[in-house]
Order: sequence, then structure tokens, then C-alpha cells
Amino acid sequence: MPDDAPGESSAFARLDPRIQQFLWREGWTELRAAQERAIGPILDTDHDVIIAAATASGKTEAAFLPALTRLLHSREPRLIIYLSPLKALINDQFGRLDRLCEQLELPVWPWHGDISASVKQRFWRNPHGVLLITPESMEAMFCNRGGALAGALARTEILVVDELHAFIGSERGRQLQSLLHRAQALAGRRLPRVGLSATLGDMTLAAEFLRPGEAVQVELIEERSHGAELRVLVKGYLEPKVSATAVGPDDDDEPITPGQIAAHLFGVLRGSNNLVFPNSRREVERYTHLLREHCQAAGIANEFWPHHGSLSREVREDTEFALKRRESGAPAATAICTNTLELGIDIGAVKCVAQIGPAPTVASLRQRLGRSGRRAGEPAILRGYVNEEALDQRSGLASRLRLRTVRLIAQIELMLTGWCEPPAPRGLFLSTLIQQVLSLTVERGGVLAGEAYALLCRGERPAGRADGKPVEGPFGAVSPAVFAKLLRALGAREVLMQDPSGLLLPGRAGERMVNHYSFYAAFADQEEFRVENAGRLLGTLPVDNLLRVDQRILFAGRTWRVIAIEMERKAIEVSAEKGGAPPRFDGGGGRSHRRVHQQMRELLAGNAQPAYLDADARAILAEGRDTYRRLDLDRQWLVRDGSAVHLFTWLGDDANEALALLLAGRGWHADNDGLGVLVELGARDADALAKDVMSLGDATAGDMASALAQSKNLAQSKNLAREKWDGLLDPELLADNFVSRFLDLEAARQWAAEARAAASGSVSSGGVVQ
DNA sequence: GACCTGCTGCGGCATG
Repeated sequence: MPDDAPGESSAFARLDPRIQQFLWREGWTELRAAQERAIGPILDTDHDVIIAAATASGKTEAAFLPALTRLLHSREPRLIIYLSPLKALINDQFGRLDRLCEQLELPVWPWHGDISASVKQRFWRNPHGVLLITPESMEAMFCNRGGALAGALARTEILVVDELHAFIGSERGRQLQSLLHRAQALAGRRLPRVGLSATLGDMTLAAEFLRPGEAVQVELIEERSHGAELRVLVKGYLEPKVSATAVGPDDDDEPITPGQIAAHLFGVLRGSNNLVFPNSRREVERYTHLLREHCQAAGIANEFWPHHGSLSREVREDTEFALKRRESGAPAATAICTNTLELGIDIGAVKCVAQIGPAPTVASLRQRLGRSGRRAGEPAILRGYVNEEALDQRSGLASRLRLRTVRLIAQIELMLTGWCEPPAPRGLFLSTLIQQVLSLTVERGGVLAGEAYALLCRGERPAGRADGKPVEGPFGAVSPAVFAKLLRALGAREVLMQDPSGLLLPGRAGERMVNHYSFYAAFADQEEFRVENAGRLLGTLPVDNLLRVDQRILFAGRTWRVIAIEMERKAIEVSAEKGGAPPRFDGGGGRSHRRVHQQMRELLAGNAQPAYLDADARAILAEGRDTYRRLDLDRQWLVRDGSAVHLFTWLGDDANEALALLLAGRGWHADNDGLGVLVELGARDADALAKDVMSLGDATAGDMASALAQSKNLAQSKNLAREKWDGLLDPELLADNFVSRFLDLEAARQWAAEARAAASGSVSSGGVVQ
């Protein structure tokens, strides 16, 4: 096609004329680089494509402009299916797409739980145009409208997945992969997939997620955000210690550093739009309250708005609206939020992002910062705040190493080098496999075990595609033996039954599951344990904490020992534990990657002074380095701390948790504490522990996994069942599933082997320091 | 002491 219009790209010229006209009228002067690059592959080929760029950089248009052109070129009615993790995003996209599609005379169908049944009925009369849908609603279509869905999929041109990175590594992600795979099977032909994603550390892993087993042919279109200048400032704060004698056990003294941080935030944020991330809903409430008080005291209208998952839709929309309306000259607004504002909900540009304490991950920090500096010529601004306790004799190692501050600095350093955590999609995901097998039996009115295995796990490549490799399904890591064991377990629980011809059908319990709308979501509702002491309720604790009897936990500001776990009542009985400061490392929450811990170690071991630290943050870092050197942590990996021992592994959480469980298998009370493993010595000594640790270097990962699965310690951890239908697994499958998903045994073994190699040289004491 | 996400079909009744 000729490119004769000045200032226009040849790619633009390839869009349907009606789309070109719309863009001219909208005042578009040029296409973004990713949009330009996406047009060819999506228009000409059935290749899969990943478009990776920062939030709201026009990724959706990059996918839809060529995809809609394809629709317009077809004489038959055709369909684009767009899958989104959020209802709010579907509503946003509907608003943006509907105006364009009206011009093109193509219907756009928003589809999720809040959309009325009448709209949905109209769609089925003539399924064409653009369908914007959640994975859960798609699952419901497979269950309830198998026949009609097959017709719609036969017309489907392309599958678009938004916020791909938000799916990777979760049950919901595995469900999505299964839905893409089943859609293709139902359509009877290959359906091209387009993933829209934030830039991830390793895009080939995202490609592997989008098209398992065939990642090499996925086209990667990555637009790294550069150009915008980045300004960083990290401020440190010290929380004074209240003297021990002045505090009764139930006193709940308000810390003073949040007030200081809020005062500074008020000074620098008022008058502009910003985002503040304090990491938890409780802290969101705390800072919102403090900042609103500042507005009142200053006699100005409120500029600070909360946003998190426990707030109602209406309250959250108020906040989103306050941020958006700034564009039209309304008063400034700053949202204090959790990661609810990390995904692509449209809130306009913000001036500055404030991070209080370490971020959960480097990837998340990068996502958050991507909201700032979006207007040409404006810098992206990150303001970090960290508070630490003043040190005294009772301070724990985490405080003395200043890990909160060190973690945030390490995250910033890694972000500046361009690194972030790669997605970690490993795991059997047997809970989600249960859902998909059941859903498949309903979709097809019964399915043979072999068919189900071939579709969901691994099957022969159809004739004509004889490259020797089997087709990899979404549950490719599940072996035939594990699948058979799973079917037997489901049969025993009447989730599945087999008719005389061998056809698998829902059993009595399975019928109940699939006939309730709660079946469609792959992830479980948040469950909480009541935490009780002598009949008194202390509060609630999320179930996704690995708990076992005798474990020490920190709760309501005190240290407790778990006495009993009552699964039926969802209650934990604890008794007060005497002893000094709680021996707990404090992270940003969530699971931490090994690279972050290594960066923290490099920071502690080194002398470099990042230019973005204020004087107090520099002093705090210096204290951490002082502790690191006094403990000789460059060489020592085993450090006494009162009656306990810290094993400094500097591994990721998956490996630390594996190591802790392996040591528990040898009779030690061991827990992952972030940077390593905390072990209580009890009657034994540190040399015995060092010997046990080093002996762990011998086992193969396979040996260790089965040993671990058999060990009574794993059975003692009564809440291995963390995924929605884990309760239907027998103990062996449950342990396999848990190990596959949450433990890195090989890294733990390697560390133990290295510790032994190092010790055989110089450290006869096993590296004991006090 | 993280955080987040999602949900059908149908019967019964009232209203236009």
C-alpha cells in the first residue's frame, strides 16, 4: 500500500480507512512505537504477540486497531474476545472502544457479573464485534453455554488478554491458560493470542505463559519506558523506644514516625495529584486520616483519598473520580492506596509516587512508579520513606541490620539497573485442575479420562503437525500417574463418577459444586483464623501463613506460641511466650526473590552512598553496615541470637521455607524469617545444628521432595490446603502440590552443600558467632 | 505484619 500522505507511517495506512478517519478526528498525530510495530503481525499473521509497555501507554489500541481492521475486512460476522482481570478495566475499555466501534458499526459487549442478563441474551442472538469478559464469566460460558460458545468461537478472529503479568503464577492464571486452550479446542482451530503486559524482567517467560511449549514463535513487542528523567529521594525516620517499664502489656502506644512522615507528605504533595503506597490497608487508613487532619488544620479542602480492596465500589470510585477530574481543572487529589491502583485503571497522570517502607517487589515498585512522569518534559518522581526503631540492647537482628531501609534501597538500585522479578509460573495447580476437569465434563456432557488428560495436560500432536513433540496443555507438569491419582481421589469423594462406558461425569458432590455460581472463580475467598488466648479473642490472621503447633508467632505486638489449631472452628489457640524482642525479620510482605536478598547483602557489605538518601537514611544504613561487619556476615552464616540461631542464607523465600521444613524434619523448630532461617536450639547446641544443615547438601531434590512429603512435619502444618479445592486432595497429592508451588528444594540443597564446602576449610565451629 | 481479583440460571412477581 502506498505511503504518500506526509507525516504518516505505512503501518497507519494499513488500518481500515474508517479507523484512520476516526483517529484523525480524535486528533491523533502519530502512532506510538508499540502501536506501529503491532499492526503488521496482528494484521497479516496468526502469530501470537505480546505487547509490553507501561500502564496506559496505548497497548489496548496497539492490539485493537489492527484486530478491528481484520474484522472489517471479513465478509462474515467475526468476533474479538478480550479477557481482563478486572471488571473496572472492562468498564474503562468499553467507554474507550464503544465510541470507535459505533463508527465502525460493530457492537461492543461488556460482560461480567454486574452486566444485566438482557444484554447477555442479545449477544447470543448474533455473537460478533468485541466481547470484553472476565475469566470467570468465560468459565461460566463453558459450563452453561457449551454449544452456543462453540459457535461464537468458530467466528473468533483473535483472543486478547489484558494485564497478562497480573495472571502469571496464580491459580487464576492457570485457569486463564486452560480457558485459552479449551477455546481453541472448541473452535477446532488455532486461535491467535495477543497478550498486553507491563514490561517484565524476562519476557520469554511471559511468552511461555501465553503459548506453553511454543514460546519461541511468540512475537515480542516491548517498549521500555525511557526518556523520562527519574528523580528519587529516600528519607529515614527513627521511632524512639518507649522504656519497657512504662508500658503495660495492653498499651497500644501510637508510633510517632507516621505523624512525621505524614507532615512531610502534606508539605510536598498538596496542590498536585500523587499516589502514596503504604503497603497495607491499615496503614492506608492511618495515613489518610493523618493527611486529612493536616488539610483541616490548614483550612483547605481535602485532597487525600483512600483506595483499597476492603472499601466499597462507591468509595473507590470517588477516589478514582477525584484523581481523574484534575484533568479538567478541579482541585488536586492524592490517593493513599494498596496495589488496587497498580493495575491499569484509568486515573490520569500523577506527579509523584510515594512509597512508605519497602515495596512488595521490584516489579511492583516499577509498576507504581510508571504512573508518574507521563507528561512530556516532566520527570518521574519517587519519594521513599522508611521508619526504623531506635536501637537498644533488646533490639533484634532485623532492626540492627536495618533491613527495612536496606530492602527499599536494594529495590531502588535493582529498579535503576532495569531488573525486576521474572514471573514464576511453576507448580502443579491441582486445585485448578480439579475445577477444569469438572468444567470439561459439564461442557461436553461427559469426557473420557484419556481425552481429559490429552487436552488439559499433554496430548499427541494432531496429524499433519508431526514435529514429534506432544502438545503441551496448561497442566503439562502433571504426569499420567498423578492425574490418575487425582481422578481416584475425586471419585472417592463423589466429585466425579464414571458411567459404564468409562465416561467421567460429575458425581453427587461435583453436581453441587458446578451448580453454584461460586464454581467459576479459581481462587478462594479470603479466609481468616480467629486467634484466641484463654477464651479471649486477639484478632484474626489470614490462613495463608504456614502454621504449626509450637510455632512462635508475633501478634498484636506480642510473641505467642501456637498451642492448638482447630480447623473446624477456624481458630488458633495461643499462649503467651516470654522472652525478649521478637526475633523476626521484617520484609515488605509477600515472597521475596533471591536477587533482592543478594542486593541487600551487597549493600550491607559495601561502602557506596546512594546520592538519593537524606542524612537520616544515610545514618540508618551506616548502622546496618556496622552490624553486618561486627557479625562478620561476609563469612559467617550461622549467628547466635539468645536461645535461637539465625542461618543467613540470603536465599529467596521459597528456598528458605524449604530449608526450614527440612530442618523441622530433623526435629528442629525452624522457620523462614526472610533473609534466612531462624532455628530455636532447645536442648541441643549450635554445632549439632551446623552438622545437620551441612548434611542436607547430600540429598537430591527428588529424594528431598518425597522425604518431605512423607514427613510428619508437613502433615503437622495443618494448613497446606491453600488453594480453593485443595481440600479434595488426599494428603500425598496435597504435599506434592504444595512442594511444587511454594518450595525451592534445589536451592536449599545447593546452599547446604556450599555451606559444607566452606566450613570444611576454615570454620570448625560451623561459623558460630555471638 | 502484605495485597488483589471474581460469580449463573431461573422462577416468581410487578409493570407497561
